[in-house]
Amino acid sequence: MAARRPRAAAASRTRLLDAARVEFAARGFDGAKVDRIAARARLNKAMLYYHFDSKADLYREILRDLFNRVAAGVEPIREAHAPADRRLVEFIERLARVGVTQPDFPAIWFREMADGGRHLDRSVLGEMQRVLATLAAILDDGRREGRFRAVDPFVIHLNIVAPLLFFTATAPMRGRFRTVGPAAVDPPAEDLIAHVQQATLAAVAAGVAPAARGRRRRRK
Amino acid sequence: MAARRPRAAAASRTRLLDAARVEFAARGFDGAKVDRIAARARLNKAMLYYHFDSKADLYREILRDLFNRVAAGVEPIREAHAPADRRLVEFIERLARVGVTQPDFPAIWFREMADGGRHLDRSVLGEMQRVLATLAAILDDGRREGRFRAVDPFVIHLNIVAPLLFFTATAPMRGRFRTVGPAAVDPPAEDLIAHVQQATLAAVAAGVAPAARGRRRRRK
DNA sequence: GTCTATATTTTGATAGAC
DNA sequence: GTCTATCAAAATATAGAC
Repeated sequence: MAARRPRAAAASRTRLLDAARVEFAARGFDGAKVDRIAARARLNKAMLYYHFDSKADLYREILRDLFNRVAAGVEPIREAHAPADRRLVEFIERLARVGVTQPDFPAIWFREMADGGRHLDRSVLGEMQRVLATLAAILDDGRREGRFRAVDPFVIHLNIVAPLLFFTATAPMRGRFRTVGPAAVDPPAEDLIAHVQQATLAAVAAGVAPAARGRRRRRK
Repeated sequence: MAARRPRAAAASRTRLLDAARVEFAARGFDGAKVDRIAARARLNKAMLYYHFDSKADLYREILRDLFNRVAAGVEPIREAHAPADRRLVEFIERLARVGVTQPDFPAIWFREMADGGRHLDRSVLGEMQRVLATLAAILDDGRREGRFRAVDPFVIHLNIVAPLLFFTATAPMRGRFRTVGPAAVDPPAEDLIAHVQQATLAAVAAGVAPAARGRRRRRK
């Protein structure tokens, strides 16, 4: 009763999904080859096409799963019993852990952005929306609690997610980078995460008027 | 005397480079097709191979040029006659303008990161180093002026560059994203840039002890 | 310098046996 | 469910005429 599919088949399907995730992350949609995916799953092309309609279909399935895990990872904080600032710190903590739990996520997401979101269907967009909605809810709670000031959730979101993903995504090349000059470019992940947490708290904290420095307000 | 190559040839080469930059940005190295590049340059494959050794060679040439422009754009601020905080704001301003001046830069850079820097040769790594060195110099001056505290230049760099590039890179898909939920996700670029400037100034400002909130220090 | 025509390889996808 | 053999369509790269 448990699964509709026989055990062996399910294992093959899972192996194909795992192999494809690695391959798509490392090479991108066009760079990924179905032969390599099948080989990595210890199977062959024909099996891939037995389980999936096409290369694109397989890729979309992976996208959905990846973003679903991210959304499911942060959403519980929305309802947690804790002051908004602590939940905000936890939100960042969990997002940072995504790069560790789902090591292929950054590369796949980077490529998808560069593609202009070509493969994002409604379902994937919905998962992304869950993440942003979680942050927006925390920020809103904080404002009602008098801890936060009114801010644009998307701007805050960018300033959290972007540095974290960049840090993870540049990891493979930071070693080579260091050889060019004297500057060290490999801070421990904890330092970066702590910085993002502090900077975010400072940016949303109530009472601190957003400094009028830097860019002058746009005229219109 | 001016150029070694006849004018027409130079124009073709430039057209090929322009076309290739657009194609590589939109589709990635594997997704880009030499036929399409040639067609976009109003030429044909044979001309492409007349001017460049291979697809990879053409791509590397574009990478070099792109990063060179970025480095050249920010480096002058290093020696500018102005207090460090003003130069820091200007540094961010110019980096932000890169996405406008070089509209293909974000996508190409995103893909290159996802590739683990596969195509980055010494020359490109050197250009990247110039950008980080410029920021490091400004931060160092600020510390000597008593305006800034000691910070990790790379951490600061990540928190500047990542949000700016993410903002530019997600632009093509933000329209579709909005349709999913009620939250608006399209702040004007000026708002994001101002936020990054303010957040960065706050993060490096002297006298403000880095809040001990958020993550506890790592043990080792 | 520029083109057409073509060689060669690779790739996504399928047919059909077991 | 799994495999081998194969097709048909691209794709990179080159030959050779003008």
